[in-house]
Amino acid sequence: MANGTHIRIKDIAEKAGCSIGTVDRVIHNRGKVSEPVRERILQIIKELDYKPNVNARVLASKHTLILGILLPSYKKGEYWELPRLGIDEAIERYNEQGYNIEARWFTYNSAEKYYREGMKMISEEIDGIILNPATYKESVRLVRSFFQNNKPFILIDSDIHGTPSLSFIGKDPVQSGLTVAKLIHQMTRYITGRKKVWTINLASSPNQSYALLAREIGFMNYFADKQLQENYSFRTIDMNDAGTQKAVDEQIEALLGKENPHAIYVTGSRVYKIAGSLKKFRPEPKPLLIGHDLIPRNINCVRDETIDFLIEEEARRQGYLAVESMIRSLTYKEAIQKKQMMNLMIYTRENLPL
Amino acid sequence: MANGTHIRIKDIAEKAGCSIGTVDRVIHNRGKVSEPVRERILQIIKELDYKPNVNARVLASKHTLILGILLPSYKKGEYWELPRLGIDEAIERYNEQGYNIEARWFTYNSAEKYYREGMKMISEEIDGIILNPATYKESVRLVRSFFQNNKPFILIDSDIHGTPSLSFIGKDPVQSGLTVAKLIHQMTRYITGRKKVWTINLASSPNQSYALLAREIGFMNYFADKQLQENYSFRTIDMNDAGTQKAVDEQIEALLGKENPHAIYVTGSRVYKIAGSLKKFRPEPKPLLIGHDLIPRNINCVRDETIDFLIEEEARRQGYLAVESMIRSLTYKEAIQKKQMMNLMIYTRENLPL
DNA sequence: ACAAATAGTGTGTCCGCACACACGTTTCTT
DNA sequence: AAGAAACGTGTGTGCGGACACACTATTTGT
Repeated sequence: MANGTHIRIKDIAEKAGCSIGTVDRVIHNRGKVSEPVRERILQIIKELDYKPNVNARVLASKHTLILGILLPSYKKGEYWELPRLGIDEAIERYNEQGYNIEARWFTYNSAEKYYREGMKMISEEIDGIILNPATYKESVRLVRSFFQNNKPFILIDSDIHGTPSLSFIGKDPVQSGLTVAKLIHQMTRYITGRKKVWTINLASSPNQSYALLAREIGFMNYFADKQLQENYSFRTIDMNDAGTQKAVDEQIEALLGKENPHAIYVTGSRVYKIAGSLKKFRPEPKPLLIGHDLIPRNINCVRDETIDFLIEEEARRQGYLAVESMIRSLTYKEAIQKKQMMNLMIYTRENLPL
Repeated sequence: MANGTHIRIKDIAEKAGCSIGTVDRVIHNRGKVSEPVRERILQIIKELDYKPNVNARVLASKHTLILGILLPSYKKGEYWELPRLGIDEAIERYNEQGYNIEARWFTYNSAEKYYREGMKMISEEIDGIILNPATYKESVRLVRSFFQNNKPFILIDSDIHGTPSLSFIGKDPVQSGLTVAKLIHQMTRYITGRKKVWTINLASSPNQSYALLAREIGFMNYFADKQLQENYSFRTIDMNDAGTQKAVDEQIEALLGKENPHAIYVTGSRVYKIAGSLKKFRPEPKPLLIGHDLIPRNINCVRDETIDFLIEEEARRQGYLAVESMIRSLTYKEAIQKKQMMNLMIYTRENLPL
């Protein structure tokens, strides 16, 4: 299509008065091009808004892209399975189309392992890294190493502000909290007298705590902004290490002895445990129960209406987009949006997917 | 990758003891192949599960895919702009990647024009059709013609059940109604006495009426299912032809004279008009206002909280997926999912995108 | 019976790009 | 000063498939 809309390497070469080989070298940073020529070619590329033909590129290249993925370990049905599904889907789809993508997985369940596994990736021949930044201190050290070793990386789910990543893909947790607050506010609007609201923090993986806190902040912030504190009585419950259902039950039972809340907000994905307790003790009237993430156990509770609303941040899509962005960046040298914010979805029984 | 996993035309030719030209003819049904050879090649293709390399195929083919798009006409900021944006985005993105996709637009504002424009598409050299089925009768006649003239088509936004389309992309309107009902139910839960709820039908394009009705049915169905009718007093208001804001204002004012509702559900995308009236008359307490679709004027009303919730059915994504599905079907002969149901999104001020 | 049409098959070029390699020119070495 | 290395540039091949064309063997028409 020399006459058409598409510009080819050949067109650039002609315009620059050099051969396609030289243009190729510039595009791939293979060096061995004199500075003035290089500049001119880059200029022309920009001017003509050259976009390489992906099909030709993939067809000609026999290189296998290796992605390093650093995420928390998980059991089936837990939150981190969702991003993983998205990642797998993206890789499969691109490979189907003739690409050669390969994933190397690194998982952790502690801050130390997080750092250790992260450092491993540097020595391996990995083209790009997708990670969830667990703890702040370790993340800073890791990111520094990635940067110095010229490994591009993408953060998903939580951000580390100001980091030299290709992109951050996720959502502002404060906004999540605000949204939940709005729902609770609206639904308790016609209650006369003081409305009793519980906030329960039920942490699971080591890095969640930050997100949970940020959500709580957003949640509080809503009521503060609207000067509604007087109409509400808030109680925050930290159950960070209450692993078993029984332990949760006991705490909930004790609390229900004191008061029956109108609404309960669980800041993490383990709402189903609270739902389990409520099913046992059946307080009347049933408190409104809101939590996060579309994991199977939560979905079941939404189905039977023990959980009223779930907020979700497109966890699966986060994984998909991370892979896609990395591929586009690596093979296309395309600039990636620095922040890709997910939609905040509100789910209830009537609009569950499937 | 003769030794790799991927099978090429060449591999098939070798196994069949013929040339790649012959294999090519079989694959493309270009004829001029003896029956026994043809059979053998088909057999081998199946046996080896041959999947053409998409990149090579797109690269070599200079064919331009022409898509016919049949949608209601619209003004800027109206609902149908959203699917259009998705369609444009998909085409642009695929063209960027080396495809040659071209869209031919056909629009209508009446049932007659809908049919007329639809029939036009048959005589033009269009490879595939994307349409929103406006009215039932005309749709049936159109679909019949598409079928007989071997034009594949995809339905978006509303379905015509049992139609021989490649795919339907959209959402069940009944479910939308259910979801709205759930929201209203929850938010009026603590009101003592009978809760007054209005349902307003404000139709815009000729074909919307079906969807609006289905939403209303879903809405009613929720309350019927839960046997809540006694707690509510419902009022349905049809404003199908009230075009101007002033006409709407007058009707709303008259109604507000009779009663102040607790909640108002507008079944279409023109909630902003009702919001406009409410802003003028400021009934106290402010009724809960819920409607559909993330169009700019509605978004503004959500921002200033005159609209409390918007339900949206990923209108933009519908357009995107329609194009993508059509391309995949036409160029890869890939089977497309018969029904692609969108997520039902609930938006409120705190979780608006952007 | 012989030219013309046709069915059946193989070959070659091109799509846009990646990458190995060849080649000519400087600039270092020692 | 002559060879080696480094630099800068151009050429050629191949990725897998689409499609035009060439060619042969057979059938058809008159």
